[in-house]
Amino acid sequence: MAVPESMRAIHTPEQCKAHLMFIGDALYAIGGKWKLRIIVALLSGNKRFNELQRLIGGISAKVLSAELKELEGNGFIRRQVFTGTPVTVDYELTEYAGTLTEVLESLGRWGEMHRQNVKQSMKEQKGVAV
Amino acid sequence: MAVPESMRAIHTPEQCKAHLMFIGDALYAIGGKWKLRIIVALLSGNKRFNELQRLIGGISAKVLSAELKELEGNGFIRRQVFTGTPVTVDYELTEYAGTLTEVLESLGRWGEMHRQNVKQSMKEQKGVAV
DNA sequence: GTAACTACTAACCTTTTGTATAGTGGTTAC
DNA sequence: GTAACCACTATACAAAAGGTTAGTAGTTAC
Repeated sequence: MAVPESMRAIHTPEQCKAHLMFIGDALYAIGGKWKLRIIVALLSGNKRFNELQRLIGGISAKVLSAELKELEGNGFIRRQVFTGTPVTVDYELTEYAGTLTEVLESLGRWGEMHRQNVKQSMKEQKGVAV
Repeated sequence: MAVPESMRAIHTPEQCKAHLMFIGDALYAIGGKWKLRIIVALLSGNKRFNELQRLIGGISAKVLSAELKELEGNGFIRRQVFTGTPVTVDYELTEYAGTLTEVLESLGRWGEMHRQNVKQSMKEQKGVAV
């Protein structure tokens, strides 16, 4: 048995189908390369367009613009325009984005652990002959 | 303040960059449309290729095959061949896949809540004139 | 004898995603 | 006076992801 019993026990065939459906729903809303990163970037405070682009890194203006519109449409972020010279726009998380706290934390923790693991196995590959 | 303080408080600029990196690492390993679904499908027990394809739904043989190879290469699943007529192959989760329990549970819970929310707002749209 | 099952793979095509470059129109810094 | 910043948008193109169809080689069920 490769997987802990606690993990397997919750999965009758019906629960499995339900779980698959829910995971599918979640991925539909927040899947893709950028949506979660944008939300994480906004956790440390509201940001302007160019600030976001610099902080996230590797995202083009076109894609960032499209993702922000989608996130706004789905109620995860709010767009605020400040009239002035120059006009500035900032993006802030909504309360609904707050429901993602648990997901972001568990995914972040897992990513951290995974990074350690990858680093470790790279060390071992160097030390031991293949 | 749109987001709960508890969520925001952990994010100094450095923590934000680290969190972004970890989320990036996680998405690199288990991002995409299918990887998490395949893992969820295997939680209820080992499955053969065609069983997986039917259970997950909407995935082509080509893509399933490619994803299974990647998941095997990254240590999330194990491929077992049973010689016989016909030869059957089954896939099982490894212990490493077990480290995703928390992620899968929080994502599943969020997806369930999100589905309720979407259903609710669709009801409201029907009831109230636009 | 033909249809369905086993686990895929090859070839080709479409869709999605992303990049690069240039441009808007005005303001500020050197 | 020219370069940089603001927040994008348009256009054109490239790359990645995913879908469709057909086929392998053998076995079982009707």
